[in-house]
Amino acid sequence: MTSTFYITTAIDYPNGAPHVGHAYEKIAADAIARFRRLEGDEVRFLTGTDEHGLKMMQTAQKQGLTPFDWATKNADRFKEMDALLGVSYDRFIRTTDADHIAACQAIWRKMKEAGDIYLSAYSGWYSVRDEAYYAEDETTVNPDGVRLGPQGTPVEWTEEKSYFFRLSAYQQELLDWYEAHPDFIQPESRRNEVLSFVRGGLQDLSISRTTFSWGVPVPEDEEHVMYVWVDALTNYITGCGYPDESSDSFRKWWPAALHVIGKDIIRFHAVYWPAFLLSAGLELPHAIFAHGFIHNRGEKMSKSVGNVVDPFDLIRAYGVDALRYFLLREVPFGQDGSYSHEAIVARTNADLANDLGNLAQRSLSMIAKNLGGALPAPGPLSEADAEILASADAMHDKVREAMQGWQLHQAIAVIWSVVADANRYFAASAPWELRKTDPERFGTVLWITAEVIRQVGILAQPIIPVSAGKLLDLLAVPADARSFAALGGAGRLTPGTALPAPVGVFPRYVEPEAV
RNA sequence: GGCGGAGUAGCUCAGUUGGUUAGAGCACGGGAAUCAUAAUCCUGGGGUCGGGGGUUCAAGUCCCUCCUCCGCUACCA
Repeated sequence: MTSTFYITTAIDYPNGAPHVGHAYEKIAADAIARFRRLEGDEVRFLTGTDEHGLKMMQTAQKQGLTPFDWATKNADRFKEMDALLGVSYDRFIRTTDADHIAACQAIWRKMKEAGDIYLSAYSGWYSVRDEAYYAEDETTVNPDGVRLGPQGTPVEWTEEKSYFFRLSAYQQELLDWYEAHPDFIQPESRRNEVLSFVRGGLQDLSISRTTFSWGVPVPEDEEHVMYVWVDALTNYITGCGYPDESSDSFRKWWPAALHVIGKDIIRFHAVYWPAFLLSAGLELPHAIFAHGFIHNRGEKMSKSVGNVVDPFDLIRAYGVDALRYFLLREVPFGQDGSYSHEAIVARTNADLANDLGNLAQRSLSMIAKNLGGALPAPGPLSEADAEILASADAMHDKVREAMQGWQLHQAIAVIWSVVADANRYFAASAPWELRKTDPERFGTVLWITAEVIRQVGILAQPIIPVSAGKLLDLLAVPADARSFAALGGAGRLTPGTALPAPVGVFPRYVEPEAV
């Protein structure tokens, strides 16, 4: 029985080139998507860009481009990054897509029909840079007489008509929902934050603007465009067929299984979005997971500090899989993590090149050199053989358990602890001596080792898809025997199978010659 | 100010409902091996578990208090 699994990333604001934070979120979501596919689920994976708003318009102007052309230019960069990272999305949605415009207007109408949208006026100190209003006492006047917002950006007094969403009406309903669905917001610490925020009372939300036109027109009132919330969040349902709620696609995929987002936008996803959906009479997603940020040597990355890391550079320097492995293994999913050159080199050399890569190389080259490249047949299993095989067979359940709570780093730790066991097993078995003294034991140890590597390779596919694939190639595992269904006893390596000549799959990172 | 989280080996962290000499990985020292991507294996050193007080036969694990850091949130004279 297969089930469906609809996963989304946040959509990125393409007002510039992607940075490593964007890459991190895609990699994590991709690993989860791949994991579920290999588990046998039918998966839909959505990512994309959020292209409207004043800032896009202004930057485009400076570039002498239309907002759409500017957005396209950057969206292409994001797609390029996704391609290099191996992000296996099913659709790259852009909020300028025609079906998305229609979806936004449809959900708007639903919320309006529900009596949750009303016209009022908004006034206050507005910061163009922050795209936010501030209360007077949040602002300060600097020595030059310029009034600044709390972020230090200039603000100006602005009054505009705005449509409001009756968020205040949903406080209790949301609290009830959180209560009934303890896993709705994760990790736990974010859930607590959201709970305390909602308990503190909700104010109605301004959801339209008249000060700029680069956005989705409000139905029946084209003076307004929708403000970011309705526009951006709605992408998750556009991406599976909304507004046609009776379509096969929508019925199949909605509600989403998981929204993967950054911790900075938890409120929009855990408060506003469910309220919109309740208002529109739609089901709520099953879970929202807020990941942390990647810091540069412990320092927050920011343009002004100039320590923003370019994902394209990282891919060039270390390779996609090393980058993916490092971020997913080293950063506990849900917490902030730190990136540094030393850390990625140390981690990937130790785990990938030394532990797994070298194990594969030493065992497979023994098969190549001594057994003519044909997989040996195992004889009677010793206690040590049975033990390491049992550890390998037990990985799937443990990995699945870790993934239940989206604990990617734990899942990886499970796999690599078996790799460490396999190295101990291999050294203790000393096949380089058995070769001369006991050919049957020699073959058994090599078969066992190869079988462990097979299962490691299969389970590592979501994390390091390219190199895990190469590893399985070296074991001549056919394409249709690489899903998790082939783990354990179901897919044992067949003795006698001819293996290709072994090649290194995980190169060590060696520092370029210092000049 | 309120709420929440964190402070354990040089670094990153695990430590179940309190119970034998506090663990792992990486790093470092010593040894073994030489099949392998100078990779692997064994072994050692190293921690007053943020400070102080308390409960208990027994506390990293519970209570109080203080210090530091982080997140969310609210703001006064």
